[in-house]
Order: sequence, then structure tokens, then C-alpha cells
Amino acid sequence: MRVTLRDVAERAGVSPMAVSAVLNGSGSRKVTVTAEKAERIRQAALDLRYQRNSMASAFRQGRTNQVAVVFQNFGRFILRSTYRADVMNGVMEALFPHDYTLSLCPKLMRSGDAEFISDGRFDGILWCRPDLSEASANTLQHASVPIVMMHAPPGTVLGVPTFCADNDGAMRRAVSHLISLGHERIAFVIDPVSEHSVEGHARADALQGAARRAGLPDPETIILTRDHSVLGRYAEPGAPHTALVCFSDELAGFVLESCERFGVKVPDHISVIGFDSSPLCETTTPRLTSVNQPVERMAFDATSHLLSLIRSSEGGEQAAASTSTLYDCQLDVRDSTGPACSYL
Amino acid sequence: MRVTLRDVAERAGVSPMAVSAVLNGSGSRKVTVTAEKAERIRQAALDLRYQRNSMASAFRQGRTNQVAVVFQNFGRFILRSTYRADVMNGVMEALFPHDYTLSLCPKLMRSGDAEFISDGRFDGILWCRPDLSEASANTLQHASVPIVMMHAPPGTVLGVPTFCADNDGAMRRAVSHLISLGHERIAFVIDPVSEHSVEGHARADALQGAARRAGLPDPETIILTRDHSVLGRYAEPGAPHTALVCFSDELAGFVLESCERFGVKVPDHISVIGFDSSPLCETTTPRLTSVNQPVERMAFDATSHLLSLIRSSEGGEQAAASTSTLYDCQLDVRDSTGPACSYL
DNA sequence: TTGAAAGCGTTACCAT
DNA sequence: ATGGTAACGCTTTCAA
Repeated sequence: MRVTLRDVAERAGVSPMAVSAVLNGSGSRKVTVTAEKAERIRQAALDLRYQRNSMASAFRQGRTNQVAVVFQNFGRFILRSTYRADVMNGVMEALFPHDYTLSLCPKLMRSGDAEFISDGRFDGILWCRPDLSEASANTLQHASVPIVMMHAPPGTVLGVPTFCADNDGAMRRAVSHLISLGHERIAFVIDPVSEHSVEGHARADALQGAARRAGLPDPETIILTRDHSVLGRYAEPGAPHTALVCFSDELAGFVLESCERFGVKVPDHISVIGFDSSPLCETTTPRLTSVNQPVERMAFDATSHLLSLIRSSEGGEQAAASTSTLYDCQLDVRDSTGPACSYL
Repeated sequence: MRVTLRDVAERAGVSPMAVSAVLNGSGSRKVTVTAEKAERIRQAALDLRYQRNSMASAFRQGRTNQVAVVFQNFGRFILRSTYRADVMNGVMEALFPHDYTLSLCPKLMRSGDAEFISDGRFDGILWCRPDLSEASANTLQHASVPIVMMHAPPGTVLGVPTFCADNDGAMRRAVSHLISLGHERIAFVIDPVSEHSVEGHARADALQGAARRAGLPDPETIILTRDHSVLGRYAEPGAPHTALVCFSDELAGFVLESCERFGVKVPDHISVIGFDSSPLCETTTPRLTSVNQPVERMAFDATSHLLSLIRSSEGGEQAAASTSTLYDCQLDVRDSTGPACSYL
């Protein structure tokens, strides 16, 4: 049979509560046992090979010391992109020193509903799903555990702090770089999945805003499906754009590959900019100019903030006004951008 | 206040037990409620916005639907190596379809003791720490939850199934490849950390066995500390070896870098073989010949087996004799191995 | 088929 | 400073 607190208490000749206080850090009050008694208790626990029942404790205290990270695509580390690994590293760095366990929960990853976020298994949630549905936004807003979002513009969900790239600043940098190279007609390229994400819209809007401010025509948005043949036009005179700003490095990588296939020369015919400045940028041909997003630091900050929310919510404090953090994003200029094509 | 089963039961005019059966899948018995009543219950739950308390349930049932993965080095995804991501992918692939949550628990990652493995938070443990101490081996053996190990030769811990590379076969392949290139004097290179791992010893032994069987002299083991100057000798005549078999790709990568620094030409002066055949092999100069270890599949298999152990242990069955699986490892020949240097 | 009641092991509260 | 007691929310047995 399982050895319980009671057994230990009995053997040590003390009350269960004393054992709890000594062995399990004494929940709230200070330790209230003499050193001698504490030693006896510890010895008894050792003799009996006492193992605490964490579930009983978690149940009683309403705390699990677990934080869940919710990614978008079910869950697979994509070797082409370091994004997930970056996030995980930042999260672990924030959690582990405080002995919080990091969990990946399939129920939370699955599409639609965020139905299970408040079922008590997690003390807090780091929400990394930019594909926010109306339904889950609502669930997030009324959740009974602290939540922090990444990759969503401030105010996306009322009361939920966000940690997000400064898309406006990023796009201003991109546009300014392109202008300095003589570009005027720019397009935003996005994949059909990201197109529906909050950040997809945010970046499209940001690029538009930056272009307008610079006196350029409104950038067209190209939703790039499996068929990339639309890129073929950039090899010929009269192409509608001289520069493409892509939603992600991964997408930009595909664009580069397709351009090569269609005989479109980058950056001679068209300039291409990615987003994330991941290691992938160094391996493409040509090397990819990209906006640098400090993913790991964002994840670390977001998680640290989440921990502080957890602590204060346990103190019974009411949540303060939700803060949001924007991250300045530099443009890492590599070889995929160059002077605007002159013969179009 | 929290909405409990009782509240729902009250509103629906039924007993808490009925609600439990309908909403939470009815633990053991079949559903014992009429459709009409079930509907009423569901409606009541919806009205009251009932949220199950997972901790209470887990506590009661002694099941958490969580599996922990324990890595060696505290926890950081190393971008240079895809090992951790590979493991995680295999694990997720096995767990998620069955709705098991994957947890990374710092307390388990920290050095020494495996003190917390049986505290009820996890239904099973995937142990990926080759650095097995006597103490934790003992803890693992007497744990009250199912455990499965990776990267440990069969029988490393009594009763714990292992999923491991077939190091003997791998080394036989490596030696045979080297012999075909005219090599005779081989060394095994390992870092000071892995040197203490079970698999470190296993591979050293395997290489020795393979060399002996082939009639070669016993391979020396070189423990490579921070100072790689020992590699310098391979640029000069009279070097003691013509081929180095390294414990890991990462280590082999460092060896290649140091060789370049010391003017040692690979593979002209010395041949180098790595272990894992990770993407890193394609990016080194020269491209690294390496033993291919199917990490993701190993992790998948190990996790699937763990799940089956969990299921049978919940059925109250006694654990069968522990099975162990060895994985055949091909040698991926790239450019870091060549004919044995003739002028030494 | 349904309901009542008894715990699961721990911690919080309130006496002493 | 210490110990008794109750309660957390659920599931399971047992009786109806």
C-alpha cells in the first residue's frame, strides 16, 4: 500500500499536519515544529520510504506548478525553422529556475476551442497561436487562469497581455531599405494559413501603412497557394512589383526556390524579404534579407510575465491592467535585396 | 464560486454520479443513463458553464494522462544538433493521438536523484539520460510508474525496457568501411561528459569488439577536453591513428574545426566518423561521414511502448519481462573519410 | 437504472 | 507551538 502522511505521522508520533509542514514546505504558515521533532519526522519518512502524492496536494492547493505552451500546428518541431525550439528555449529558461513544469497538451493544440484551458491542470498558459478564432478569443478572455499571448498585436484579446513583434516598425524598416534601393512597387506575400492569423493581418496593414507614409502606392497582398506560377511574371518586363515582403522566412525560402525554377533572378529581377531572420536565411540562395524577431527573448519575457501573473493571482490580487510589449525588429540585410530592376 | 458536479446535478435534478458518468466519460462502468436524462445534464452543464476539475479527477483516479520526458542537460534545444527536436517529435507523435500531455519537468532534469518520478504527477516516464548514476538506476528500478529508457544497452536497469542504437552493428559497419579504405589504427573520441554515460562505454566497447574481430589493434580512447591540441599530431608523420570514430556528430564537428585550425587535412591526413548523421553533417567542411541513428523512430517506439505499459499497469496487470529494442544503424558515407594516409 | 455515502491524501482553519 | 477536524471535487462502491 501507499505510504501516506498519516503513516509517517503515526510512526513519528506527531500529527499529519506537522509532517506536512516539515516535508512539504508548509503551505502558508511558517514552520511550527521544533528542530528535534522535525528530525524525527524526516527520519520516519525515510524509514517508510514516504512519497508525497502530488496530485492530492495539487488538488487541495489548486496549484499544479505546470505551465502549458500552446502552438498552432498540433505539434512538431520543424527542422527547417528554429521557431519552436526558440520559443521552447525561452520558456524553459523562464520556468525551470522556478521549478515549473512545461507541458505540451494536445487537447489545447487541437484546432477550435480552448475548452480545456481552465480545467485546473495548468497554473498558466502561454498562447502561441496566431490563428485566433472568435470562439477561442472568448474562451481566453474568460479563462480562470492567467494567460499570455505571443504574436498578437496589443489588445487582441481584452485583458490578455501580448508579446509581439513591432510589425509597424519592422515594416517601416523594410520599406525604407527598399526605397533606398529604388523600389516603389512592393507586394506582401503570405500563405493561405497565415493569412487568417492576427499577425498576418497586422503585418499586411503595417506594410500598407509604411508604404503610404513613404508615399508609395498601396502594396498588393499575394496569397501564395501551392501553385507558385504567379512568380513567373517577375522574369518578364512589365512586372507589377519589384520587391516582395514575405510573411515568414519559410515562405520566403519557397519563393526563392520557385523564382529559381521560373528563371526569376533574385535580387536582379525582384528583391525578397523574409521575416524572423532564422538560420534558414544563411542557407538559401541567395542569402535571405529578413526582419529579425527576437523569438527566444520574447518567449522568455512572456513566460516570466506569466509567472508573475500566476503569483499575484494566487495572492488573490485582482489582475492589473494588462500590459503589452512590442519588440523592436532590426532588418538583417543579406543578398536577396538589391537595386530595383530598371528594365521593367 | 466554482461550478461543481453537484451544482450541475442539482440543476438537472439528478445525482452527481450521473453527471460524472455523462460528462466525464464514466470512468469504469458503461453509461447508465437514459438519453433524455443525459441531454438534460449536458444542457445544465452548459447553462452553468461547468468546468471539470481535472486535479480532483486525477487525484481520485490516480491518473494524470501526462508523460514526462527527461533529458540530460537541464533543457535547451541546441540548434546545432537536432537530437532533442527529433526526440520530441517522436514522442509527440506517439502521445498526442492518445491525448497524453507531454511534460518537461525541471526537477527530473536536474542532476542526481530521480526522487520525484513516482510522485504521481506522471503516468509514465521516458528516460533519455545516458548519464545514469547508481542512485538513479536504483530509483528507476523501484519506481511505481512505468519507465522506458533510450540510449541504454539492454539490461542497463533491471526491468526497464530500453530502446537503443545497435552500437555493435554500427561500429562493425564503421570499422568495415575504414578497413576498406586501408585503415588499421583507429581511435575512439569522446567528450568528458559522455565518457561517463552508459552509451559512451557501450560504443567504446563496441568499437573495440569490432576492431578485434577484424584483426585490428585495440582502438585507443581519446577523451577530448577543451584543449584539442592533441589533434595537431595528425598533421605530422608517425601519427598513432589514421581514423577517428567520434561519439557524436557534435563532437566530430568540433574535431573537424580543430583539425582545420591545426592544419590537419580531413580526410587526407585523418578520417573522421560521427554518430547520429544529423543535418549538421551536411554543413561541415568536409561533409561528415556518420552513423545514422533513427532517433525520431526510436523515440516514437519507446513512447508507444511506454503507453502500452501504462495501460496494462492500470489494468492491474503485472509487468511482463521487459523487452528491449536495438536499432540497426547504417553508415552514411560522406566526405570526411578517405583512404588511409600513406606517408605516416 | 439510479441515488446515497464513503473515501482518496493533503492542507487550512480553528481550537487548545 | 501544536493537534484535531473539516473540506477540496470527484469517482466508486453498495444498496435500493
